[in-house]
Amino acid sequence: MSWRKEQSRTERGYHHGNLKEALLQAALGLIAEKGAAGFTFADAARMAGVSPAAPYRHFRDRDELLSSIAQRGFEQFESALTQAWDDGRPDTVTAFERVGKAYLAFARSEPAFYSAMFESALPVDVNPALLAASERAFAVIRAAAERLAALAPPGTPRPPAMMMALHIWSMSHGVASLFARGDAARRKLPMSAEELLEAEVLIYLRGLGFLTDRQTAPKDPQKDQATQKPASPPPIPPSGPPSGPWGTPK
Amino acid sequence: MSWRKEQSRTERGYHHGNLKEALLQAALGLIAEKGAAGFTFADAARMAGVSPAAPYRHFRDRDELLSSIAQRGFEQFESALTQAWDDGRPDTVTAFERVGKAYLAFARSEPAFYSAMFESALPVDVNPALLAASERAFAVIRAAAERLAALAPPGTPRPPAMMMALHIWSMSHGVASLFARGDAARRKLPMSAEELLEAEVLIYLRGLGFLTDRQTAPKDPQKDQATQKPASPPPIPPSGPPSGPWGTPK
DNA sequence: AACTCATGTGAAAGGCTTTTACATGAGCCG
DNA sequence: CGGCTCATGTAAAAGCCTTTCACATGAGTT
Repeated sequence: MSWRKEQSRTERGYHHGNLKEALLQAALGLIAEKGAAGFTFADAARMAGVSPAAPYRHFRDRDELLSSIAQRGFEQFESALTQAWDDGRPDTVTAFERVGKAYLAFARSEPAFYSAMFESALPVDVNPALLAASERAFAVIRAAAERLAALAPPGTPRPPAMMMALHIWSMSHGVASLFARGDAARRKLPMSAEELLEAEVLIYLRGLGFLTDRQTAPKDPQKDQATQKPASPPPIPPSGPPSGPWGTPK
Repeated sequence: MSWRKEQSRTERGYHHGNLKEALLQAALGLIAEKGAAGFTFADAARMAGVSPAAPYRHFRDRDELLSSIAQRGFEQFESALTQAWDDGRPDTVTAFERVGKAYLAFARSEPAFYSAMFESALPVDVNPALLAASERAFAVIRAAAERLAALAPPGTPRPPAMMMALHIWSMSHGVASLFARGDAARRKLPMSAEELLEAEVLIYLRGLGFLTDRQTAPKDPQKDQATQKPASPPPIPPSGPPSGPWGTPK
């Protein structure tokens, strides 16, 4: 795993050999521990076993290191979202919800990346590569929304995919920021952040006219786009006893 | 407005007279300028015209000052939300949406407070007063959700008010964080953050079965709870030519 | 084997935070 | 009024961080 962590100078020689990568890894660990704000350039250097000035050979300054991490984070984020979307399988709605969950999962499993990406107050516009990486990640949500929008019930005004994508993004980000991170998570909730987000997305999709009541019919055999019943039957209320997005009352 | 800003030592005497308040104001300005992370204890002292050690007579450390600001922010936030809610006038849904907008408006008009409240990574649990203040602010949303939930169409499972409140909070926070703050706002959007949030909330409410199509009938005369048509007519699609939450196509 | 240039080091300047001993003067008490 | 006392400021110092600059090393090339 850890490549040559914490070697003393003597057993390493004058040149580190892979300092840039070592610094990135060290910083990642430090950010996970103390947050993007608490992370220190000097600390990262110490952890890599080099002098405090060494990092300047690889990063213009502290912000550039942070920026690199954020960029790498967006790349992994994009990858995670792409995998979750899985090109809309087994059906568009299911896959779409999975993307929302992936957002949350990323925030939880990669707190350091998430922190660098969204909580480090990095000026987006100064780093084109960073901006591009973040846009590629968003494009995944955007593409998914596009597919979903195309399935809007006929007769309904078709919602703009961009808008849907922004909505899903904001919901996911809001839940992640408020309820799934660090001590913010200490706010006692009646439900998990995951459940909260899932319900939110389901209600939202229902508001757009998408049929989202398939929860009652688990594992439908037909794994096709056709899983979306094409059109009209009354989407809301879900009718019958409670089985809405907020689950059955216990 | 500014109480005794920037007085030199000679014209002020040895004692400042109102240093605590002066420091809070100075910090507020600095945070607005450079963000919660960039704000410096020493800077605030300088701005108030005192030595770098003086602030320690009023705040245990930098974090306590930040914490005080966050607390004060939550108080003003609560006040803003309460005012927006206006006890549900003229009707519950309208007032509810207004709360969402107030959230956004606060994020925009009080960036320093917002920053201290949500972006400063303050450990919530160590400061009971801060926690309480934030909970009082959330209680406003919660109460509004309570009233709204009570209006759920009969025959539908009534959504838990707490869940609705958390959903609205997360949407507002998500939009505010991503699109209405600092350089995050530089992402070019097809619509304003306000429009985005309004549409999001409307779609969400529709997903819960609330009738939110009164946009087409501006300024209904009856300013009563009864403004909510009580029950059944098909909530979605809005029927007729487009006038959904995403506006009429231009 | 000699050279060169990327990569590290040491030292130093300049800030910030926080602590400690000391200074000031506002308010109170007789 | 004269003194006392204590909250409120100051100065100085220690420790840490960032960033720069001149100099050292040694890996790779010729």
